[in-house]
Formats: sequence, structure tokens, C-alpha cells
Amino acid sequence: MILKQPVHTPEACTQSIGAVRDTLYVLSGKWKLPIIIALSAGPSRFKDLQRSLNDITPKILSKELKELELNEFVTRTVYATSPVTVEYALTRYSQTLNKIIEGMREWGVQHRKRMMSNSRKEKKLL
Amino acid sequence: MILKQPVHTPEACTQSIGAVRDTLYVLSGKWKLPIIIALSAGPSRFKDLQRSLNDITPKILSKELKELELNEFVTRTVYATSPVTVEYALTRYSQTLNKIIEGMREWGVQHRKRMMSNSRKEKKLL
DNA sequence: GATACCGGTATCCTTTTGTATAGCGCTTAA
DNA sequence: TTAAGCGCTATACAAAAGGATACCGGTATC
Repeated sequence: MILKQPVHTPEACTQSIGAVRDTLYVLSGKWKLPIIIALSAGPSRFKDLQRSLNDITPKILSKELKELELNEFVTRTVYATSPVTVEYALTRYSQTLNKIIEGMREWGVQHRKRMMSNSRKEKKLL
Repeated sequence: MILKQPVHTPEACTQSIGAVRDTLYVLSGKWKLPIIIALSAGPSRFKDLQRSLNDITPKILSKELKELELNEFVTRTVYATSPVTVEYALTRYSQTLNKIIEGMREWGVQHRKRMMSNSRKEKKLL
């Protein structure tokens, strides 16, 4: 049988913290998850990605893509057209992140609702 | 009926990116999730938290706790002992993060396994 | 009286992250 | 011939995050 509920012994917590920190490490920064989500609609070229992401600068996009490639979330394919075409695509491995992404998406949506209803309440109090 | 599979129209992706960025924003930084996990074992005092977290500096811990309080993930209670005792505890709202945390924990564990088996393969190739 | 713990704050510094701007070699379209 | 798009890289800079160290007022302990 698999434990579904987290155990809260000090050791178990330390282990959880370690695992979560590993995850935070490879997903670090503002842009990695947004890039992965943008690519989830299908392969995309550099400039198109840049436009999808509300004007990330090319320097950062380039850097982040390299890191995503290193972590095997993204592939970079160069087509011998002229001039060359470069296409970025998600790997299968990137799909293991789906649960996290979906969790964050749902949470973000409900959090925004909560924030909005809070600010409505505050207005009423004035 | 509720759609379980993500939709990948450009608009849907832009919305997902927005929601995920909201989430990333409130969970930003290296320490917020680790702090929450550490507190999931029960309320804790400042110095104890610092020890649980493998030597986060007091400045950062203090700053992060303030932000967690602002976002209603954590409460700060001062007891009138002498000298005063300060206890940090999780709120109910912080439990809405459980799915995300659990997802990241699981992912971190399997990612580490994968990395280790990769490095074993590389050693064989040498 | 000296030392040590608690819950932090203050100061300074380094690293990381991000922005702004320019440019390059190549090609197609006007 | 000029302008514009592509896939970046280079340079310079600013802002944010994080770390190191020291310290403070209060209390308890030796």
C-alpha cells in the first residue's frame, strides 16, 4: 500500500524539502514554466516564442532555452532552409511536469478569484 | 462536463501562463515552499525554523515569513512569556498548496532517480 | 559579571536575473 | 537598393535575491 497522506516526522519533512528544492532548482526563474506552457501548443520558433511570452528579451529567452535543453525538457532542431529555421519543441520528459503545471494553473486561477473577492470586501468596508 | 485535458489554443495557453505566473509570483524564491513544508510538521519558533532549514540566514527567513504572512499562508503569534515567545503556524489557506507541493515532491524524487541512473550510464560509457 | 539564547534588525557585499540597445550574417520582398 | 525578418550574440547596466557578519535589548544561567 502506498501512503497518500504526507508523514510529518522531522526526517520525512527534511526529505520533502530536499525533493521540492531539487524541483525548484530545475524550474528556477520566472520563465521556464511559461516557456514550457507556450511550447505545449506545439513546436515554435525563437521569434514566435518571444512574442508568445509578452516580450521576454532574446538574451533571457536564449539562456532559458539552453537550460531547458540541458534538463531535457526541450529539443532544438535546426532545419537546413536558408536562412536556417530553428524549432523548439517539448520532449516526452517535459510531460512529467504536467501535474505540477496543472496544479499551479488551478491554484493561480482560484487565488486570483480569492484576491478579487477580498478586494471587493475591502471596498464595502470603506 | 469539465474538461480535464488542457486546451492548447493560443488564448488558453496565454491564460494558463498568466495563472502559473500568478502562482510563481506568490511562491517566488528559494525558501517559501521549504518554509511551508517545515511548518507542516506543526507550529515552530523562529530559531527552530532556522535550524530546520539548513541555515537560512535570519534576514531572509524574516523577510520570507513576512511575505508568507501577507499572503495568508502563515500566522505569527506572540506569547507574553518573558522573554516573549513567537510562534509561526500554517493557516488553512496554506493547505490549498498541498497539491502543488505534493506534485513537486514526487517530481523531485523521480528526477533525482533519473539523474542518478543517467550518471551511472555515463560512467559505463567511459 | 560573563556568557548564551531568543527574535529579530542593520549593513555590506556578491550573485542572479532581467532590461535596453545594438549589431551580425543571411535572405526575401518592395 | 533599401527595408525588414530571422536567430541569435555582445555589451552595459539596473534591480532583486541571497549571503555574511555584526549587533541589539531582554532574560536566564553559570
